[in-house]
Amino acid sequence: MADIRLTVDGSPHVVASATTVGAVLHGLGVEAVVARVNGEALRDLAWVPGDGDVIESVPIDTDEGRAVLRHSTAHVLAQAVQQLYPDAKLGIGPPITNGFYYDFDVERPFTPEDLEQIEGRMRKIVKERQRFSRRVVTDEDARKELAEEPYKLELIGLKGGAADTEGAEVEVGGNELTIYDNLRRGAASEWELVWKDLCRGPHLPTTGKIPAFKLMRSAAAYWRGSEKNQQLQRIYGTAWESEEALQAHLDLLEEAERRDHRRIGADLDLFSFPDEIGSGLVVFHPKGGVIKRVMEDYVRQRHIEEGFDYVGTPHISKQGLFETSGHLPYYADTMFPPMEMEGSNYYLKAMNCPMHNLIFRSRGRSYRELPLRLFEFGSVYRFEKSGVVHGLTRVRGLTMDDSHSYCTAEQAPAEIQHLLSFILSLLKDFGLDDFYLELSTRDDSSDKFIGSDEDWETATRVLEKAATDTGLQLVPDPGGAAYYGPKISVQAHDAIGRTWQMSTIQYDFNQPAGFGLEYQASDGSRQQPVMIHSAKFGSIERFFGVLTEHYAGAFPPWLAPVQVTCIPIRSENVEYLDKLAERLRGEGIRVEVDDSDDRMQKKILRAQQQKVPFMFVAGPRDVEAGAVSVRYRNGVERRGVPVDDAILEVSRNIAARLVEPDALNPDALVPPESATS
RNA sequence: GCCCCGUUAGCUCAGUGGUAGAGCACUCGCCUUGUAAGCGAGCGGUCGUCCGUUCAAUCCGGACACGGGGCUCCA
Repeated sequence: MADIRLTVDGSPHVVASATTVGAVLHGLGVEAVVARVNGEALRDLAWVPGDGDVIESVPIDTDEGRAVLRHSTAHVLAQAVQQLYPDAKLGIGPPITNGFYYDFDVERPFTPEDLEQIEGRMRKIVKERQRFSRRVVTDEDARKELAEEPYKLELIGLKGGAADTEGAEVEVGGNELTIYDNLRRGAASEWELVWKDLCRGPHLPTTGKIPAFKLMRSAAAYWRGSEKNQQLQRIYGTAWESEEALQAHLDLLEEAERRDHRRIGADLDLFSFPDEIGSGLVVFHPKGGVIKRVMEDYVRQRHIEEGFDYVGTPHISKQGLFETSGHLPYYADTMFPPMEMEGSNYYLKAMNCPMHNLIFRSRGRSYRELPLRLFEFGSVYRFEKSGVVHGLTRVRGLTMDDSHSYCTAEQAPAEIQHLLSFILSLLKDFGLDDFYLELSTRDDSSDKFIGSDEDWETATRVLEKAATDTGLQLVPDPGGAAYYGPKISVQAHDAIGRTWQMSTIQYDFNQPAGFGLEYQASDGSRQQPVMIHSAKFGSIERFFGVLTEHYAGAFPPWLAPVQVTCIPIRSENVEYLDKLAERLRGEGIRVEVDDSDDRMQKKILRAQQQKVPFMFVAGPRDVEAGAVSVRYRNGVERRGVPVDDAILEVSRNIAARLVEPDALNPDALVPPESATS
């Protein structure tokens, strides 16, 4: 048998022809689940390379390796479901971030008990070490073999044109149609066919190569992602390269749950959603109110420093305004229905820009005023569908830190750069420093977008350039633009790696035209400005929720509702702490004295649970010495700290906007102006 | 909007076709405490709302409200 030459992970090798890539890698002691061939498609290990092929091993603990593992596990899931529910029809079963799913058309939804049973059956299939065996079929044969699978038949018809269906490419995405057979070693040691699925592959060599998996939940999902289609029952699962990796993932989910802003909001008495008010409508309690006010005060201050004028507008408006702005035809469905009053229809506003446009238009404008920057906390109301409302991150009443910059087209690039760097510095001040940008553009095939191609092109280029200049990662988001123009959004990673859309910058040439906005140029002519929408937090509510989860409720001292809790050891020490608290208040520090009858240990517990950054504990010895014992919420404590030093330390922490109270290096802190004496 | 699940004291949750319980919180009393829960007593619920079935409904059925997990959507 002739030999062939291969390049394996960068090194040349000679092997016998007809050797599988799995055998080649095994011979070299390389662990892999699939192989990339000639820099292109991933292949099963059973694939046989030809002379001159370049092979890269794909280990299981890589993104691609896990995707193969998860897709293979999805097949095991589907086989288990069809064994237990022979009438179940198959939808699709792709890998997703951190896991996989498979959709089924079944008589009744799966219960948690069903999932346990299915998972048990899956473990049996894994134990059987079934082979995944690839087989190329013609369309005609595939139709014959899958005659009982209506959804698969539909996919065969879509082959090549299924790109619009997320997940479907793993079934029929290749150039040729393939079926993967699951083969089990029978009693007489021969391989017998136990299950098969239309699939592009690749797969693990056998089900026995699945190290760790777990079914997570079931839910309904529309076939091919359209709410016009039938709903299928989807089972979500996750699979990992080891039990340890699976456990780490489950731990992360538990941590996310522990950080859930809805739970923390209740535990720390920050906000609630009273049924009596309605779904998606938040009330902030006093402690949440402190955080919200500090956030707003800071952002307002920064806007003023950056040249914005603070304005105010009402919550409702006559219908005509939203016709002029162009919003109504597109977004009537997501606005609260109109109120009829004295012959006019009034709408709760769902956006602030039309009102700012009226401020711009309220008198003649000169080019000398541009860029004219208007800013406010504008409360808007959006009738989000009942199923999408979620805590603070998706609400029906929200307040945007909304700004609009009116400028000449020539000024726009500089203005956008200015806004972008402003946004990034602001986010960093709030402790978010891990983000990337997204550029949302128009979808040419949709009629949702208005304006000329040239204007869109210009606007998109300007945004793209500003985004690229930051050096941050830029991810395209085709079709995600607003109807009036493209946008950049800032996606921030929180403390456990989830991403959230926060700030946005949108370039708008349509509304200035709709409102007939104009300014007088230096040559005396009337010109139309462009407007740039931007929101730094996005919405105060969502930003509040994200911050809460980012810090798991342990807000930095400058944001913490209570910055210092004073804890007396004996009741006669209360007076001493009351006086100390007065001094702290005089320094603008938010302080409470816990004068309840509880033991001091219990008071410490309570302050810890409330994530208060500083505790000042004082007993007879401290009173004697004019000192306190300073305890930080990380458990570190220093005893016998002179009162003046303790106060100074707290005010320095606040002024420096430190994330965690820094006990040990107070000298390293930037002293605030008030503390220089 | 669609599918599934849930709703019992302020919170977390038991429980039953014959109108209910625990822990924490809260109130009061005792204790005077040195770095993550001292002891005791008490208060507190038309069992989400409405309509049905039943001699009798917190429990069974339906509708609605609110919440949760997804889908779809997100100016």
